[in-house]
Amino acid sequence: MKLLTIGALAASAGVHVETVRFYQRKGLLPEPERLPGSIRRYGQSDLERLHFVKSAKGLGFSLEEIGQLLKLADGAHCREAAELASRHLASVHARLGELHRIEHALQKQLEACESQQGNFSCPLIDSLREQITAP
Amino acid sequence: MKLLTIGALAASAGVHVETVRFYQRKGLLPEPERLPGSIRRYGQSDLERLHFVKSAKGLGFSLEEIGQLLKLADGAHCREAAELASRHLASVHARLGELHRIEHALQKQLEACESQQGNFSCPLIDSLREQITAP
DNA sequence: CGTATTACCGTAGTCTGGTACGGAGTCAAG
DNA sequence: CTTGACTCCGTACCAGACTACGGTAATACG
Repeated sequence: MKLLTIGALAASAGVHVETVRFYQRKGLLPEPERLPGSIRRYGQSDLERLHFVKSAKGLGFSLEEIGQLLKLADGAHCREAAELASRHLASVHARLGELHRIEHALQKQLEACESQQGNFSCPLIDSLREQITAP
Repeated sequence: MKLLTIGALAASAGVHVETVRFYQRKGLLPEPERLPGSIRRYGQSDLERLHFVKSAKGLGFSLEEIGQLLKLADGAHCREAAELASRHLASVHARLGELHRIEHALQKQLEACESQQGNFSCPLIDSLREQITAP
């Protein structure tokens, strides 16, 4: 029951046609059969797979990770999939920590700027002149 | 009082020589004068500027933003600098919100995977099949 | 059937923040 | 004065996730 053209598939998933072809080249989507001319016809399973990719992207997985998740998506590899997600969660935690550090530093400097009298110096700029902040 | 070669400058700031040249091309560092052959000589102000760039990078500013900060770094543009930092803080908040959303979603699915009996399905994979999560 | 819309394909370009390369020139020490 | 380290320069390349281009072929509409 192949019925969708690439344009219709892309539109129903909310992505661009080029993105579908890109995902195919990356191996995230299968190259669909073509009949009888040379244009691709997509079915429900392709649409679901594309939705899967979109959902996983929404959780911040890389395309590479999504490819692995798709391989584990047969229901029999829950442990492996969870381990992959767990590693991803760890990297999310790392980024959260880093962003929190940045948030606090920025807030502190911005407060200093607000409670500043006169224009003789800028606490924010001054703090950047010192090499306190870690990369 | 120009005394540092590009290698010495890079080493004292903890970056690569190529990075210094890259920053020069981007306009973050001035092209220093050269005498008498053709090799660059850097002074204290160049080193401080490079430290400034490193510190600002540590707060997550883009090189583009750092270029603007450097233009405002004369002490007389505290308000503008603070506004720039404030916009940056807003984008940090946005990323934090997004990462928290992702964190909670991942944690929820991982818990479901742990408290799962048998290998008939995977809650994590199943949730990706539904198109709930936003990009 | 004619035309307009799609689809086909490979390749190249975008953005960010660098890193690598290779051949030639320069500088400092022995 | 030679040798080796350093510097010069432009250009190319890396990752990641697309996006664009341009010419041709197939399809859909009226």
